[in-house]
Amino acid sequence: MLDTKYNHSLIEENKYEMWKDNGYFKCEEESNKKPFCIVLPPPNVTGVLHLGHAWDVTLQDIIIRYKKMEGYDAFWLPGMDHAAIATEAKVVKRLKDKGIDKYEYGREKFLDACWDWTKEHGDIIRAQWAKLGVALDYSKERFTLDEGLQEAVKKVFVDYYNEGLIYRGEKIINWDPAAQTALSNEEVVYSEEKSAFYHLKYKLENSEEYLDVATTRPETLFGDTAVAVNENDERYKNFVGKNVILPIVNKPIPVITDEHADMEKGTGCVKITPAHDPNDFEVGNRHNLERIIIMNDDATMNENVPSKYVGMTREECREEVLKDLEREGLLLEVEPLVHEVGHSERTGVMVEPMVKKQWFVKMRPLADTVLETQKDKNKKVNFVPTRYEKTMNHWMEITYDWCISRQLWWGHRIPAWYKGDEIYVGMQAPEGEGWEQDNDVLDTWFSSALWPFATLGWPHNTKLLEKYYPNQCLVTGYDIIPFWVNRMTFQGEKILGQRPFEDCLIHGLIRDKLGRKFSKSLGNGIDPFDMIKLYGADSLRYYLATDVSKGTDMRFDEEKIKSTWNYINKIWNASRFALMNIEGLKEIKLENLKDIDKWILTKYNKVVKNVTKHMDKYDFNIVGSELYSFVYDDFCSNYIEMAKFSLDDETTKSVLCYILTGILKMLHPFMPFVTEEIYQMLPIKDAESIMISSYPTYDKKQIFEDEELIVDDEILFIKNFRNVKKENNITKDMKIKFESIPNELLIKMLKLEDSITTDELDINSYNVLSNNIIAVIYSPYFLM
RNA sequence: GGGCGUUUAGCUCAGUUGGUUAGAGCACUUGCCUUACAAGCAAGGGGUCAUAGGUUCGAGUCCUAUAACGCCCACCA
Repeated sequence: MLDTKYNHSLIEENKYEMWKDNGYFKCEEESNKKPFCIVLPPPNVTGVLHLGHAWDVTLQDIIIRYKKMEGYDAFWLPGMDHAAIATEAKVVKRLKDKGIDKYEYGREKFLDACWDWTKEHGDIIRAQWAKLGVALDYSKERFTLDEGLQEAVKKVFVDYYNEGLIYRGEKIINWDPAAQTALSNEEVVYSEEKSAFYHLKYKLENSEEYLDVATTRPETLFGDTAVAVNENDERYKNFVGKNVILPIVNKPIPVITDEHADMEKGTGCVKITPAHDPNDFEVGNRHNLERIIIMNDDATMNENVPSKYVGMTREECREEVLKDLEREGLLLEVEPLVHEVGHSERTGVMVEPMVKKQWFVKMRPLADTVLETQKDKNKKVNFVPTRYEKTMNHWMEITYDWCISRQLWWGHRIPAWYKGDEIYVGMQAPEGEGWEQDNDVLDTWFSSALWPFATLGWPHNTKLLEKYYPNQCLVTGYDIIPFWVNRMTFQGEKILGQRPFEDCLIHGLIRDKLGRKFSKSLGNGIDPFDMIKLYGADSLRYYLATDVSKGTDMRFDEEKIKSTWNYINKIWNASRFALMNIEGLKEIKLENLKDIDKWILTKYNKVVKNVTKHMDKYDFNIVGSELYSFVYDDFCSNYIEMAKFSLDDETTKSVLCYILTGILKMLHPFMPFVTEEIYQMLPIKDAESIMISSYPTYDKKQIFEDEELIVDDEILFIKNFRNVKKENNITKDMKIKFESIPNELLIKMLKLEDSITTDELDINSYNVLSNNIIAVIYSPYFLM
């Protein structure tokens, strides 16, 4: 006999190991079943899983379990990401806490420390996946820095280099002065900062005339090599071609005309600092201007500035420069301004645009292929919801060359060797003496961009690759589209000539109850595993999967997990009731069906049809509410209540067992543990585990429209009768006269046996009821 | 500056191709320990669907503006 209370901790013990040990998580590469492959977005080995991960993997697990029950060769490939910059930062800090400096420690030992870190966190993450119950095929687990990925990365690098799609160049890049590495544009986040527009006086050489040059970064004036105005700007016509005197350093620099100078903006004069501003860099290229780098890698001022400023930070230097300008009467005006300033996504410090020699991927041809492919509905990546397609397309339109080199140690080392001016790029080190390998590693996203196929064995022509590429689906948050989805798409289409995945299911972000992002500084974090302890993984999963419609953000609400627990407790008890009454049932015989049997079978089949339709569209919240009302209203409140009067009937038992089995199966992808527990107790089952049982199918022969209407009407009558009874304070001992006698089932349901009468009653003694009932309740049982 | 999203009950959210009386959970009111479940059951109250126009026999749903909030993108000196 089942306990009257659902005990999630007990139920969720040991099942995961059982599924895993029985091989249910494994793909069936040798079978003829249609493949359904998802590669897991590899979590960073930097830390542990949070609620966002729990949401992400729950959605995928639902799809995988559903597809498996539907008869597909469902394959979910797990793995983790080495997360170059993020992990390196963690390991540097860990060593620092032990008093060890990264550079003194040396590259080799540092990498060992990174591998130790990876192993530790990998184990934690795997244990967390198990708690969540996700059906990952561990026999195919990969790591973005394992040998196979290293080979794939090198191959792409070498091939692209030979094709001219990867090049090394001196360009302006986003420099993170804290991590001391280059960043891609995607790794720069902009935030508003209070600053000012400083108007500086650039005097014309040998003249009292001057240009009013407005800038937000006066400290970079040491790097100025020109001042630009628009060629159509009448105001400055006679300045063009002459020199102005750079303040403080008193050096003459030319006044040039360039399209970049906008007559409408500011004063129309722009100082040009080619080494420290992306626009100015372009202007400098057009006019062959000198690039003067004025900062060290940690963003302190270098020896290219007057000695009094050398060694100052950018901020200190700005203050000093402003003081000095003011003293010399060269500061014309300070206009307060709020503007967007770029910061490093990882370290949070202000990004410094700097000219550096870095490696780049030439994006235009790759992006154009994607834009072209997206026009063909049989070849495109189908975003779900479709609006996210725009996010990718827009990025493909505006993207520019991807800076892929990082001045870090943890990552894929760039397969380029140098000897003097010679460069060698290849899979292995070149023959001969004196070659030195590039010290840098690649952006972590360079390897994760190869995830959908490198994990399947590419560059080798493996059976896995053949069968599971393109993947059928990818699931991730919309915040990852620029970093990852886009790059997987252009890499997949370039390297394998096909989209990496057919569908791309996008979910939102999870926020706290007040709609704020979860963050350490706010202290509003929720550990999903605390929730699992309190309510079980099944409750958490169901909540995450069904709370909001696809593609939208979610506000975390523990109350909802609690009410999901109540729902599962309801399912538990309904099952308990059914199991008590179907004990020893040998065979499901759907014969001699009564009206209520036909009614529940009809409702059930309609639900199966709808649920399947919405599962296929990833509309899990709709599936959730379909099943919820079927379980609560149709099955528990109505069928079970009515079935209580015919429990010795073999048909009732069969129907109970049949419907319960179907409910468990449809709920299984959402709440795998409890459904498995109950499934194992069924007297009749079609598989050794619900996980490998077959999904319910719609059966037209079980649709009985007439009986459905009859019972619907009876249910409406019951509800209305109870309502009237309550509103009029009708008590048990009062007699009720009906125009016609309700059927036996209704008499039992409403406990009317003792109160019903057909005798002639004095109309005054029951006027409250009879008129009301007839007036209020519309039902054939009274009107006939 | 460009784009996207959201706005529905006290709160958090559903609402599929336009179609009877707009739904759920939580909260609230009332009555019940009815042997599956009191973490439950039964019944109930509560919404001019952000605003203003429009299309339509019919609009929460489609169109056009407006507002508030949020997000993404963009080289703005």
